[in-house]
Amino acid sequence: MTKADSGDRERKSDRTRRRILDAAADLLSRKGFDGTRVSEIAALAQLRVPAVYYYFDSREAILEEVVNIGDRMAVDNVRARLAALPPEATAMDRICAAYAGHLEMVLKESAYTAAAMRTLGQLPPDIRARQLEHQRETGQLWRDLIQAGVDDGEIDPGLDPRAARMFLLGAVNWATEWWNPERGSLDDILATAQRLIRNALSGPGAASPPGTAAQGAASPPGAAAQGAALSPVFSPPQL
Amino acid sequence: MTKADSGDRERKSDRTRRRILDAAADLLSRKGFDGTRVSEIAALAQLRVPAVYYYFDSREAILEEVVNIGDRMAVDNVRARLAALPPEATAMDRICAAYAGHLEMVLKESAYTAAAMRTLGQLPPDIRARQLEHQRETGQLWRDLIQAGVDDGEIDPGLDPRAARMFLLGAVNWATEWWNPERGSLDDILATAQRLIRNALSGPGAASPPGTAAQGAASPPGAAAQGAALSPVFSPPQL
DNA sequence: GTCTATACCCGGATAGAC
DNA sequence: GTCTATCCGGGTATAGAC
Repeated sequence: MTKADSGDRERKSDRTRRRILDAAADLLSRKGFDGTRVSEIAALAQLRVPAVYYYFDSREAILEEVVNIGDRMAVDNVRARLAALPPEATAMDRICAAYAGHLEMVLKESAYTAAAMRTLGQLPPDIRARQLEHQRETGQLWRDLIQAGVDDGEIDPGLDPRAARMFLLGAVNWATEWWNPERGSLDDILATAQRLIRNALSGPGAASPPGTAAQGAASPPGAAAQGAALSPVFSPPQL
Repeated sequence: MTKADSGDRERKSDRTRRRILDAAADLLSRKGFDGTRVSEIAALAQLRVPAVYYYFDSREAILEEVVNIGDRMAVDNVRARLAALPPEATAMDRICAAYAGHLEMVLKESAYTAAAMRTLGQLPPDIRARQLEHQRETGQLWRDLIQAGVDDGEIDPGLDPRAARMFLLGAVNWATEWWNPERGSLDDILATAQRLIRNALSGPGAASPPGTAAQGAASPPGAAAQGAALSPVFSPPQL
């Protein structure tokens, strides 16, 4: 009961810690790094401030853990969507699935990834440096995905691959600023994003390739197209 | 000499005021709304804090004026680029020129527009409300541009126009996070952005339409394509 | 583990001399 | 117009009881 149940159910202490992180993620995604107050985190987590300091050494420690979890959730969901693709998926199919997986986590109710993406440029140098360290692998994943599309001739050769990759990442990361679940379902916006991304990278003169049945049809809003209807798959943040 | 030279050269007082705004824009674009300190603004403007309060009523008043100027510079440059197009420009040409004009201001050394775009979600409710009021006209401009493309059949009917518009706006607004002038010229990145945007909106099965000579050629990095080489045109912020 | 009370510092803003 | 000096509120963090 003391050590045997480590994999069992979260102990109360862990649940409290998680409540603090959830509250911090929510605030961080809405107010930014400097705008997030420990007192607000505590209030949202139904605690007094000193209780928060029982679990974390400092305000920055809380926020750093939030962004780390947010980054991790994003890349885990990207990998899960890639793994769910059939073997005959093209390089372009994989790129679209990856962006959709990322966007899904940015827009989820769980605000960890939104918080991580929104505070990129506001992090203190030391936190930012450690984050970049962790993201090396993720950066390589994205570069490889795009490069595969280039190698297979599926990507407009007139595009600079790095710039295109970053522009599209910005497009999905910025979606928190304007997307509202009341104006359309998550699946709809994922479908639109994928169509836009496929168009953007394919370039002119690229007719619908095999494995892209949904491309030609002008699916009306309300009907989620293609791979966007995949059930959300992601790993919960590890505490 | 007291009133006759109003249009002449800025008086010293105006120049000092401008130095404060320039400093605030720079800091705001890098540190965000809550991270920008009056003491830092003062230091960057070569002043002590009380001198800053001689020109502005409050910290928020400074920052609000910065974002207003930033928004204004962006839309002014968009309009200037649209006005510079030849009469035979298509709806898609106009859309690309508009995004290029916006992106140009986001990436300019002058940090006003970058500051405005980066702090959208961090503004206090009252400032945000006034900003939205000012932006009504701008929003309509963008909607009209896209709608013209839809009406002319130049835009992929499978795309939701609003979502597409916002995704692409996000792509350009987020460019501050990753673009570095040392890795490529401004004209290059504007050219890449325009190509990506044209691809994204045109959709599959859209061969290069007339008036889009540069589309088919895979211009190597270093050679700015098409309209991107337009000399930067924008109105200076009115003080 | 969680609280009340408090030390401490920092940032916004003002008073008043020059 | 710009300064030195200072006030004040609020935010981080800790001490110590329960």
